[in-house]
Amino acid sequence: MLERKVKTVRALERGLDVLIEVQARRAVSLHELHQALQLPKATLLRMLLTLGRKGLIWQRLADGAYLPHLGPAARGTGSAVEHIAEIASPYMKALSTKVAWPSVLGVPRLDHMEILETNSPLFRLDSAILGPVGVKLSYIHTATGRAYLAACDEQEREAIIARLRPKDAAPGSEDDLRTILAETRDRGYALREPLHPWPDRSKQLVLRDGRRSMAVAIMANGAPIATINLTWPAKRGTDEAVMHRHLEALHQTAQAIGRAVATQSVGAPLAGNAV
Amino acid sequence: MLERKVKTVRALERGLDVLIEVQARRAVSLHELHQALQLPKATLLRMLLTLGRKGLIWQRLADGAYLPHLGPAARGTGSAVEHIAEIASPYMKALSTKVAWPSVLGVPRLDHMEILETNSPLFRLDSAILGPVGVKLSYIHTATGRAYLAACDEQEREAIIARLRPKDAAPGSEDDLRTILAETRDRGYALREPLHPWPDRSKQLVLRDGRRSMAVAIMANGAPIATINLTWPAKRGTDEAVMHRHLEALHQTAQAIGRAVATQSVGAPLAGNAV
DNA sequence: TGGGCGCGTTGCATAAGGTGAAACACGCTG
DNA sequence: CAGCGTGTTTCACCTTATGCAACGCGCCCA
Repeated sequence: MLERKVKTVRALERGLDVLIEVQARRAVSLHELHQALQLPKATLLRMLLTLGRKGLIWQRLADGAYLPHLGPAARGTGSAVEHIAEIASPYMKALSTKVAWPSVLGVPRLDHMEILETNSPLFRLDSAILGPVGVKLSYIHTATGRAYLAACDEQEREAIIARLRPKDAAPGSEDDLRTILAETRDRGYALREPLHPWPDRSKQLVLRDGRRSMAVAIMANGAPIATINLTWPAKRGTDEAVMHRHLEALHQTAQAIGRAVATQSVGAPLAGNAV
Repeated sequence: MLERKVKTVRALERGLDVLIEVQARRAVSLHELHQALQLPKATLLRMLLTLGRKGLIWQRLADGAYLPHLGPAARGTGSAVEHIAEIASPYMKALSTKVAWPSVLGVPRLDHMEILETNSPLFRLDSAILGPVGVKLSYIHTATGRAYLAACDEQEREAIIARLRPKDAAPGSEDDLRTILAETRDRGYALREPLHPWPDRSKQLVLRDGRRSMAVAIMANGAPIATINLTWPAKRGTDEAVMHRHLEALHQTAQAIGRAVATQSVGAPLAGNAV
């Protein structure tokens, strides 16, 4: 592979440097690439666009970071799990054009839900800022967490609840939680309300941020693998109107993502209008 | 990932097409790429050189085919096994400059050794043509096969012998085989000689092709993973001289490949003078 | 509140360098 | 030996990659 007498293609060479750099760091901003590779940002931008078009990298909505596309490679640890953000991203972008409020994509962890992606940067409103990627959400006090708990199978739910149960849990409080989840299941979507007494991560923050939120689970092959929510300021009393206006879009988005994950098909929505 | 207002980099775009094409087909010739992508061969050549320099593809000595570099990806089925050819290739190239005769890299299969790579195309001589990639070699009648049988552990050896044993095996013939292998082990390298009575794939061909051959096992982490041989015309009676002149180079090459495989370091020999 | 800074984005003039036709080299086949 | 198919090299043209410069925007700090 060391043929002489023939020049290399500089544009390709530098483009590959970018690809390799993106793959090396798992997520990287334009500026980081700029100072790592010493290339003008304008040039990088066009290279990144090209790499993206070829499906080798994708850009996270949440923070604009560039991430490598995980080929059929990552069979190791829950391939699909790591793909979810990539698959969901374009659907969430589409959703942002139909609904006036931002969404968050969350996946379950041991004792919390973790934010993998959000379209909130696409909204101009200051109030739209939701937590960045990596933020941990309470299973108990957020719509996102409740949507997952309500959708997962009994065994998993019991395990999670057991992890969160305070030593001094008030009698009957656990039954309250189960009731809330049962209602959520019946209703088909999750809310922050009603309140629940157990302490859990940043409970106070959630209760005071003056927002309302609804969430649904993303199902793939019969099991919930993630959740997607919608958050809006609690100012108006027209909550019911807001909710029912957007609930269907949210559901459809969740279903579309679930189908895409199950099919492992990435990028499909780029072509046609997904959702 | 669908930014507008910015053009894509054509050179990168087309280069990536080449990369993707090489990855899609597992091995591809220049001509195939030419008619698949409709690009001039001159252009392809420079792109392939660039991709190779970046470690994304490599060129097999045996047939000049371009193969994708298997990143940390292929953890699935014996990653190292599939890497061997790629890792060994540069060492075999180096060997071809030191020794006047071609070599073959073989790996064990159920009932035969398979050729993964050969440097024979680097030799001008017509007589140098060894089998192409994929050819199946007898465990019993080739130096390559005997080198592996002699080096592998007893359990594996028994299993292979059991597979090859003819129903009407002459009494004592199996003992003869074991004696041959024991001698091979003591000697440190394998030969085609002495003959052995069992029939096995293309036995007659091997016996009549007027060549001599010696082989050694490539060891990684204490176990043989492949073999490398040296083949030359049997014309001269100076066989002993030929052998002893090149035996050390063959051994060193085998050791270097074994070390490289164990370290999973690809491409190292490209820089310095390996072996 | 407003000014400044950091980061991403866009436009554009310039020449760097990607491109492919053509010619060459080589082996294989008929 | 001629002719074909394949890989390789060369080179002059002009597409196109490039990076400077300017802009927009959000964020931080005074």
